[in-house]
Parts: sequence; C-alpha cells; structure tokens
Amino acid sequence: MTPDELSQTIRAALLQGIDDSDFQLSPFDVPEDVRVERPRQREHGDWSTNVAMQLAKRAGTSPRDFAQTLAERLGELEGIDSAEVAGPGFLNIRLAASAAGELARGIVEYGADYGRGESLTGKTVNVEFVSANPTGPIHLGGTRWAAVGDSIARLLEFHGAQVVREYYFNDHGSQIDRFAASLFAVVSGEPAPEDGYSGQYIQDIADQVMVEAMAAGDKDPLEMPREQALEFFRDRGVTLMFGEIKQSLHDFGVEFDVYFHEDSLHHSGKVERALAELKASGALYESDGAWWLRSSEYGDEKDRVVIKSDGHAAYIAGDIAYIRDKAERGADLCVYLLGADHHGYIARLKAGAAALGYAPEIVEVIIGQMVNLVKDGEPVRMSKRAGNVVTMEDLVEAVGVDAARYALARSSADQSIDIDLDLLASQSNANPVFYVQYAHARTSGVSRNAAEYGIRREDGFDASLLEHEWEAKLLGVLGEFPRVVTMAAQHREQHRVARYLEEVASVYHGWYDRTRVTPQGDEEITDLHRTRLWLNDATRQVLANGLHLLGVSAPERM
RNA sequence: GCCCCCGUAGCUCAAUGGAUAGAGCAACGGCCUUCUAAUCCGUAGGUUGCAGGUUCGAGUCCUGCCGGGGGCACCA
Repeated sequence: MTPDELSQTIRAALLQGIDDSDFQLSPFDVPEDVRVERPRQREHGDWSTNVAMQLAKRAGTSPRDFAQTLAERLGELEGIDSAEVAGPGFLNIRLAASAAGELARGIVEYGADYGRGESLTGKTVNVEFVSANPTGPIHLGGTRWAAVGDSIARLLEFHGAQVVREYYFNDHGSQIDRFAASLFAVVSGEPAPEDGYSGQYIQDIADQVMVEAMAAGDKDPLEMPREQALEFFRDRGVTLMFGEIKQSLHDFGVEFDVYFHEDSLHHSGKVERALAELKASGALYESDGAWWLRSSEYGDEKDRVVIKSDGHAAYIAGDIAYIRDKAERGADLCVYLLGADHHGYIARLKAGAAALGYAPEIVEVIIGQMVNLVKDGEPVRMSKRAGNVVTMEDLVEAVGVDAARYALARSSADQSIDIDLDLLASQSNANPVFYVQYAHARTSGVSRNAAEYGIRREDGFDASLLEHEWEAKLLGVLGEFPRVVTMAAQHREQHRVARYLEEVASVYHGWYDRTRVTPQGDEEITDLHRTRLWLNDATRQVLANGLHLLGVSAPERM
C-alpha cells in the first residue's frame, strides 16, 4: 500500500463514518488529500495522520475521541495492521507486512516512471537560467543556477510539463563594448580600458581571435581603423565566448533548448513593436519626456523608465519584448532563476507581463542566494574584472561533474553556500553524492550477485515475507518518493530530492547490513531471497530516478 | 533609510505549523574468511540570534530588535 493509497483509504473511512453518523461533519469538510506522514520515531508506526486534530473542532468533539473513532474503523480494514491514537490526537498506523511489501513490486513495475506526477501536464514552462553575460566564462554563481535550474526543469518535466530550457545572452549593451575593448587592448598593447575585463581568458580569447584571423587570411585587425578593429573583436570574441560557454554547459550535462540573443530582439524589431503597442494601449505613461512602467504596482519602490527621454529603449524594454516572445512561443509560465543581486527585477518583470496584458503570475522568479568561495576557512572575494573567478570548468576539473552538481543542488536556493575547492577535492568522501551513488552501486552489485546465484524475480514474490524491521523502514522511505517529488516540483526545491536520496541510501545501507538477498552456504533459494531482490531492485530504481532528477549519474560499480 | 535572503551541533547544511529538532564532516570507541568497509553500530555534541505575540501545538507564521549577505539608475 502506498502512502497515497493509504491516504485515500483514510478519506474513504472518514466519509463512511460521516455516512454512519459517527462524525458530525459534512463530506465537504474532509480534505481532498488527507495528509499522511512518516513519523520521525519508528515506534509511532509506519505512517501517521493528524486529520483528527484538523477536523475535531468542526465535528464538535475532542481530537482524541475523533481519532479513536477513526482508529476503530481503520483497524478493521484489510492491509492495516493497527491504528492507535497517540499524543494530542495523532493516529499512528501500522500496515500489514503484505500490504506494505506490495510496494516493492509496484516500484519495479513502474520503473523509471515511479514518482512521476501529472500536476503540470499540458503546461508549457519556459525555464530561463544561467543567462550569464558573454563577457567571460561561467563562474561559480552561474554554475549553481545551471545545476539548480536543470534539476528544476527535470522536476517540472517529471510532473508532466513541456519544458523549454532557455539561456538569454545579454549581447546588446555596453558591457559587450567593454569586452571588445578589453580584447583589443590586450593584443594591441594598450592599457586595459577603464571598467574593462581582465584575466587570462581575455588574453586567450584575444589570441584566438588573432590566430583565427590569420588562418582565415583576414586582414590584420591591428591594421584596421580603431572602430573597425573593435567591431572585429566584438564579433569574433563574443562568438568564441559563446562557444566556450556552451561547451562548458554541455560538459556539465546541461542542454539548453534555446540560446536567445538579446541583440536579436532589437534587430528583429520586436522591441520597437512591443514598445509601440504598450504606448498605444496606455500601459505606459509619459512623464519628464520618458515613458514609464507602473512597476510600483507590483512591489517595486518606484516606476521604471522603459523609453528614455532621448527616445532610446531602456534595458527593461528588451525584457518586456522577451516576455512577449516567450509567450508567443507557447509558454504558459515563464520561470526565471536569478541571483540575489537581481531581486529588484521581480517587480518589473511582473509589471512587464501585466503591461502586455498577461497575468503577472505567468512570470515566476526564483531568487537564489550567492555562492561564496572559501579557502582555508577564509572567504575569498571573486571578481570577474580582477580575473580571480572560479569557473564552471575549474569546479568540474576539481571535483567532477557529479560531485559539483550534487553539491550545488543539495542546498536550498534560499541559502547562500560556501564552496571550498580544496575540501571538496581532497576529502571527496565528505561529499554525500558518493554516499548516494555508492548505495546505487551496491544495489547493482546485489542484483548481479543474485543473478549469478540464479535468483530471479519472476520466480516468486511474497510481500508478507518482508517482515524485518528494516524492511518496513526501507519500504516506508521508498513510498515517500512520489510525495517528495511532488513537493519539490511544486515548490521548485530540488534540494528536497537530494536530501531524500541521502535518507534512502542510509536506510538501504542499514538494511543491507542486516539482511541478505543471496543465500549463505548451501542454503536453498526461497521466495524470501526473491522477494528481497524485488526490494533491492525497487531501491535501485528509486535511487536512479532521484539521481536522474538531479542530473547526477547512477553508477553500477564504484 | 527602504526592499529581499539568511541566522539551527565545532564546520557545511536539513526539517509540510506536529510527537524526543536531524544528517554528513570533524572528535572518540567498536564490527570485515560469507551479496562492495566509500558501508554499518555506539559515544559526545543544541536555550533553533534576542524579546514579545498568534494556537491544542512555533525552528517554521506575525511584530520589534541584533548580526551576516545582497539590492535600491532615464547603466546594461
């Protein structure tokens, strides 16, 4: 019996109780989804519900009395071993071993679909993340959003959404000019421009531009007039930078469906068109010669200029046109993952959506806190301009993709996190990803061994044999997976999956230590071995499904 | 000044308004001739920043302080 089934069973018992006048309630008082949770203390049973405490007041009785009546009804039902009232009105439920054990077979049969949900079926969700400026490699912060964003995208897909992973290249504004000037400066021997970029990668990209120019037989950029040379470096440099960024993301296991260039919004006339429309519809208002967006209506501290008094579009004009573009491409929801330094954008993005005539709710912004670099226990300030950034490539080189993605995805986005490269690299056992992956490798090893012994799942399954204390525990944890996924998908909190997997691994290791799947000595192969193999394989499936949601590999050997 | 996030074990972090606040790492002590010891078992470690409030119940919600981080352009 899965938690969902138990929840439905309790609900049915409540409705029956109302029908029999045991509870003075309307059927509408009974929640659609009766909450069933796994108690912290095992002695409190397999599952518990607080529904009696929720409903007692309305039923005009005490929580304990309500719970007692419900317990008597539940205790009669098949699959439920016992139901006891505890504390202020909790109902602690023990499942019959056979009912609990059925889950093992169910999970194996669901396979990669175990845990899948339907809450977003039919929705197209645009998830924009990373979107780092193409003026340098992706640094630690962007790397975090790559791990988190891809995982959230996977969660949304697992709940039925059609997800578009999107990366927005800010390749339009003045920072690109500074980037080009920095490239030009480093090869021409000029001093780096004010507010320019420095670091080895600038040298590397500039050199590469030169080498490619020579190889292609282009005119020597250093012989060009300055304006032309800058344009040359801008064009080639940005292309090279894009290439590097895309390669890094690919190596990180993140594949974007759309790389969107801000420049294209302007060149295609989409910005101009959107602005004309907003002016015409009265969504903007004119003041001091500029056109303003009513962002203060959405929590901004003041309204924002969209068209400057010189007639040029302000930066957020691009954002607005971009929302329109996403919606026209079919997005029902536009999710943005932004760093904490962009939290002021929430209001203007929502206001932008509203100005276009959409519900502001189609814009959903997830604000993630910063990643701090720590060395020897001391925080290290990173600065792109100073060139001492730790990049995605650096991180992957130091700890590998799996450890990097896991370390970045296992914390809540609300939490700023510290990354100590030396710690992650030197004491890689400190990284829980190995704990989880090892559990998966173990399940795989057990399956291999079982096959060698000739134990085959299809030869037998008897759920009632899963009587060991740790079997009940393991089944309980495995049963929670769908709810964890639902919670994670709804709240866009991928870290719940990671934490959950650590628990699965822990309980699996405990079970492994105390029971055996394969026979010892000349012990005969029985249904117990076969049934345990089902449980082992069910665990492997849950670990694999969960790791997949995090974009982390599930190795069969370690 | 205003806005956002955070403050939980020595460290890094969990915890749907629920029962005795949990993991990992670090520390100490135990288990390998039997499916992988990257495992397992045990010990120690806490006034959940402070003070009020809401209620059957608060780490979680509300208010005010304190501390840390970030943001507050007709820049992009």
